[in-house]
Amino acid sequence: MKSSEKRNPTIREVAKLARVGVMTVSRVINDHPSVRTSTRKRVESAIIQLGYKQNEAARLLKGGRARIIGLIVPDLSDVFFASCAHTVQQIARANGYMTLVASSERDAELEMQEAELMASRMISGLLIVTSLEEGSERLWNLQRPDFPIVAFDRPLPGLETDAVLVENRTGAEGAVRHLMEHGHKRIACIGYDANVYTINERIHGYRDQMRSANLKTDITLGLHNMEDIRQWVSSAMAREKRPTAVFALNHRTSSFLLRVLTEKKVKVPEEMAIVGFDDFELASVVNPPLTTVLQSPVDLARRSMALLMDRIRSGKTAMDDAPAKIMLPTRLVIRRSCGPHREEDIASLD
Amino acid sequence: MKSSEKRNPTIREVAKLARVGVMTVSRVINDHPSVRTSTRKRVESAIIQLGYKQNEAARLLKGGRARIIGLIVPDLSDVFFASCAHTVQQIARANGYMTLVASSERDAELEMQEAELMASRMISGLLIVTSLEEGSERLWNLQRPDFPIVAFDRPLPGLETDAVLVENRTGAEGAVRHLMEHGHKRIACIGYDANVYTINERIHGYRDQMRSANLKTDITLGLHNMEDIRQWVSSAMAREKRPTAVFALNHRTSSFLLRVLTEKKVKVPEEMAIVGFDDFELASVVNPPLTTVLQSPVDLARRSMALLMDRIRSGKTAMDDAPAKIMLPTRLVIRRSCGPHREEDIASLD
DNA sequence: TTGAAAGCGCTAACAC
DNA sequence: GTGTTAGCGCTTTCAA
Repeated sequence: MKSSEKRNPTIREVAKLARVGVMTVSRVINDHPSVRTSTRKRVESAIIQLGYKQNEAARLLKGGRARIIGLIVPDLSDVFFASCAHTVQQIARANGYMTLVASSERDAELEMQEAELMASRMISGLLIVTSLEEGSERLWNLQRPDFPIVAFDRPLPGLETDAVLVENRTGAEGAVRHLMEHGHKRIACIGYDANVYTINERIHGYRDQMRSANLKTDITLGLHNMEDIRQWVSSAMAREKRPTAVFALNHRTSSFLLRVLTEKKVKVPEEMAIVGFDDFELASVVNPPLTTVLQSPVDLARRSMALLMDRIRSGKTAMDDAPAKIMLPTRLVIRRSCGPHREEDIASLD
Repeated sequence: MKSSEKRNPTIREVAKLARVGVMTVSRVINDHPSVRTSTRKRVESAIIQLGYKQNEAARLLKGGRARIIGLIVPDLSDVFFASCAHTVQQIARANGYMTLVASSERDAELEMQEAELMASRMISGLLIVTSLEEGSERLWNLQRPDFPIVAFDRPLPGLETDAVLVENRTGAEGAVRHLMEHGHKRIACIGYDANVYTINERIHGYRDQMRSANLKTDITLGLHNMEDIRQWVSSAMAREKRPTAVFALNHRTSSFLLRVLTEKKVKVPEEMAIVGFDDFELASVVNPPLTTVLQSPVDLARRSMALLMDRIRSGKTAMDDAPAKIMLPTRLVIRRSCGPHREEDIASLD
């Protein structure tokens, strides 16, 4: 018995079994209203009996869209984006869609290529965390009335799409304010890549907060690895008016900083307080547990997918309709890296 | 100018422009040998001139396979699998394939559904980290002569597929041996889920190594969160002959354990040594840096993809050919959580 | 409410 | 070497 050789039943076989025309079957499949209930019943049972399944390729060929959504992120191995991808796929599945993913490797050209490839596959919609720093005509050409694009985490430059973003600026302000409330006046801000939307927003937040408190800003970027951070710490600690607190722009920087300070036996938070942007699983495990600005990749993905599925279902993209802009809040997770605090502020360590 | 309305050029238009038949164009596209070079040139320039692109849907309809590979993992938000996914997608792209991903959420039924869905989309091949604990007929039916499946990290129960696995057992043995070399005799082994192939292998390795040294095994599973680990530590430390070292079965367990020991002011490695299975980014950042058994998700993905692409290209699956079994080694990354060591053993901390 | 026929863009099979 | 024809399974007319 070579059941694996059996081809899938076609709409024609269903039609024959139900003794109707193929069109009637097609109508039943796409639940078109004008089919008599009795006919519909007959067709439906024939479908079940034969185990008939729609052939996507044929539908595609006739100009339909594949029940697939695309997801492009800068780096799929990054925990944050991986978490987004996971949620996106879960929701896509729940809606009967599959998920095509791609890493852009933070490269604008690669990102465009992947997006075009996906579009040419007639996917139903695209979710994208862009690495584009400026708009391009190629990007413009992608946006078609029947191809919804939702930007998340970062807006698509020069394109009127739906977007789900995080309150990076407000989050950074809150972090810096927290440090100020602990009496800190010389608060440094460190990180690496500067040309990323989210990081820039955080820097803005830091700057605004410092200025509004009449404090001098102290920003160092380009700290790519632990060695860079070691050097920064050495020189910072040697300064006459050394910083007493650090706002770290991302989770790599904050964890590396903590490690370097431990290495150099600088006590945290007594001699140097830290707030990091981005919470991470081990933030509560390191010593001392890090106070961080939490942004939820799950929420980000959820909201973006909700938007995208809406667009797909309604058939209206941001081109006809007003584009939606959703801003997601951050939350300051207070642990122990910022010094003395009221007990009720302590986050659960589990 | 509404260039976005323009439909893609078809093979017929190319044929007309090149003044040849459609078949010749088709032959050029699929680089069939029997086309005169001069004709080929003409067709090629027509293709470029028109910006012609193959229509996958039409090829699919004719029974071809989509240039897509599928990837199913238990949990896409897990750093290890995310890293695998990233590498898989990179290699797929380099070979002109796109990547369809799905999380099985460690659920056998969901995994089967996703696999069947992917298969029904006529993807070229499937890469899978299975959560299946036993074979099933549905699984059998998936394996067709033209649908290669490669299992990685864990073998597919009851199915003769290619597989790329990690030397979990040997890795665990090495970890335990390392502890023994530091003079430890009472070595505990802790972790959570027990019904996972990889974890079982590690437990086997631990057991074998302990037995061959005539030491008593001391295994505790089901430690799901930090609280469970706290309790385990309390009771373990209270024992008359308390363990002096722990082999942690995965990275969550090892990092949580370290945190609990720090909390309880148990000195690592002086009072308790630790080796964890699975290296992780922050292993060198925690205090003390953890000695771990490193397994490379990148290698795992690379080897699996190499195998899969081979199968796709050759058109021979593990059904006609002998299935390949590749075992990847682990590496013990010696840091500071196992006590005194020779200087040359210290891994770079960066 | 239903059905017949005409393709969607491509390739396999067979002519020339 | 090259061209012609006949579908792949479906949906979109259009007619009944």
